[in-house]
Amino acid sequence: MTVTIYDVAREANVSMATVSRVVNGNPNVKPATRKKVLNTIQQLGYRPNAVARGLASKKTTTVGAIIPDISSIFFSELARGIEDIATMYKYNIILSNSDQNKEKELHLINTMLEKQVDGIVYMGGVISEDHINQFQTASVPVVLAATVDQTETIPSVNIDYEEAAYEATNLLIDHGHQHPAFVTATEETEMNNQKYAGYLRAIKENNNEVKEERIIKGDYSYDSGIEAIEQLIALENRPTAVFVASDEMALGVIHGAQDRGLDIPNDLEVFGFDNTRLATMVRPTLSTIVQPMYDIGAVAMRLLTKYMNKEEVTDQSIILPHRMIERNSTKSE
Amino acid sequence: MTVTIYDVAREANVSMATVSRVVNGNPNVKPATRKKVLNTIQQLGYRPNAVARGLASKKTTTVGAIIPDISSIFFSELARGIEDIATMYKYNIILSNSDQNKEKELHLINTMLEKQVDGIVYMGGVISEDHINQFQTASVPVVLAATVDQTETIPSVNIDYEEAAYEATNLLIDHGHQHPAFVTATEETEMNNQKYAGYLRAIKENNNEVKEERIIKGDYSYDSGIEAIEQLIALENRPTAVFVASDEMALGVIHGAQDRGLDIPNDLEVFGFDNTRLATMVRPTLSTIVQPMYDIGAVAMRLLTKYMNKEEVTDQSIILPHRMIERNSTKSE
DNA sequence: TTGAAAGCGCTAACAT
DNA sequence: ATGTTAGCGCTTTCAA
Repeated sequence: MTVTIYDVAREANVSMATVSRVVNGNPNVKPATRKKVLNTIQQLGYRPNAVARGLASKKTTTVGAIIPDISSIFFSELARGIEDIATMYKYNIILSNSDQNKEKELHLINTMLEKQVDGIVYMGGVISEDHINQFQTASVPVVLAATVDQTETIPSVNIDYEEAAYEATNLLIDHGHQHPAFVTATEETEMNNQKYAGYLRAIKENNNEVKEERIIKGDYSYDSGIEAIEQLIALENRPTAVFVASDEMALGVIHGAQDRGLDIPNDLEVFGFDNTRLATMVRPTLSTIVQPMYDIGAVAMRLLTKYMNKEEVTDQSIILPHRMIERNSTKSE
Repeated sequence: MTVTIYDVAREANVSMATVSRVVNGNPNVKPATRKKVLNTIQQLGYRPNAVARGLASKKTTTVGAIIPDISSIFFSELARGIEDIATMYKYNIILSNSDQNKEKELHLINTMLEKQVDGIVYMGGVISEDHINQFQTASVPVVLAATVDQTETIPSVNIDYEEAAYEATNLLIDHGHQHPAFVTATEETEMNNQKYAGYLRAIKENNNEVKEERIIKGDYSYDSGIEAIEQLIALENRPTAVFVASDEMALGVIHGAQDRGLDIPNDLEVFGFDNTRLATMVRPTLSTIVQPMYDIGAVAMRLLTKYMNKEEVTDQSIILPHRMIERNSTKSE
């Protein structure tokens, strides 16, 4: 039924080894025989079986990617970066959603190891001891993308979230807002902690006592941005600037404020985080922190290839540069 | 180094066959031995090798998903539907981006077949003869998702794009606009053709001569929406309503119009297509055609499982229902 | 209920 | 430059 390397060998009057050599581009084949083999491969419509190859060679040229939610505009951009570099290095991606659910995450890691992936790019929230243990049992390299592991055990690619949040908050303070509000998320990930820490640092450096009521926790969704700004507006002393931990929530904040009759940025300045495509798809356009999602994915995958090839790696915790981009949701000087 | 089924068998004093049976949940194992085996699996930290299993059983429990661009808000939603159902049926997904590039598409199909996927969910634009041939050489089932094959050779899941476009155009006509404009895309996919046909049908039924200058072709991007509306506004006789073939372009149209001082919907009514999350993330919120992306992905994957299990399939071309949702970018009665 | 053994299709020494 | 052969780790008859 299906054509195997054996069939090709027989038809071409060579050994399996020779066929294998031409299929794998091994130079130790006489051009004439190579041609002959190539021909009969063509004729028989032979298609190498990657599973058999994987078993024999102990390499599958596929890597696992565990992602919270591929339908998120943030993660899908990351995934694209991963995939492009994977393709460049001839790897395929097994992609699975974890919904940041610990059980699922652990289970997925296991499944991917069963499938003998050559490496894993992991995106998630909390990196627990269990995760690290699971990673250790893997005989393959793992790289975290946009995911911070406070123990620094696992190689990772991130930006400096603390510093970025600090800068954004400071910009708002510089615009004359004594104590900008902060809309963040409930999940206690290290990334969120860092953003929070950066915000706090800026507030405190400004000699402010931290007003807890100006810190609202959402869930990174647009709707939770709307809810957050409504709570903020309801405050006795409503803030005149908000730093929001994601662009999607920031759009919610902007629209929620506009729906209540506020003018952005005159009544309320809004600063986002991520610079997803959403940031320019809103009026006024959103000032935000540029987090290079695509690059994080790409660099993470590139790093993984180095580990998979057992290349020397100088820096296992890569921090990519971020920057602020001021658009129209904040005032210009 | 790595623990194999053989090691487990030896330690547990049973045969490999028995270990295989308990791993695969075969009931023909005495509870006592099952327990014994399970214990030593635990002890040794045995992890079944899915590649070996795949070679022996000729099933990999992984399916291929070929997608134009995972970072698109439209396709990533589809992908999530596919993945969720795949997980439900214990399949993993190999996900690859094609960028609608024919070479890449054909190459990806081949790669996935080499990897011995049990089936393929395909999303793309033009389904050429080459595609169909390629699919035929596959010994595994293929299902198209949000992708129409005019020859109806390959099973598929879609909505009725022609009818949907017709309805949307008609709504605009009913609102008193003699000849709404149409912003579509240049690529000549069957899906686009259907949308175009629906638009034309509505225009013609309204006894209009088709004004070509009111049909603008973009590339489904936000920016091309902006460009499109600028062209339309520049027209001598500018249209007062636009039907746009995707939500993302529709946002561009809305913002482009607003930037030119037009009021939506009073000066210009805008109707979108897809009902991506973007539709509610804009002011005014976007009236649009509800295309159930997630469901299309989910149903496509479900259909694929039926083929993979060799179940009876009654309907190989599934048309899911669509509907219109009127929000604030069009006038209410 | 359990075991023995023959593959699955390929790679990778090793030999020639 | 080419061939031989022993696995890779598992499933699956077939026997017992």
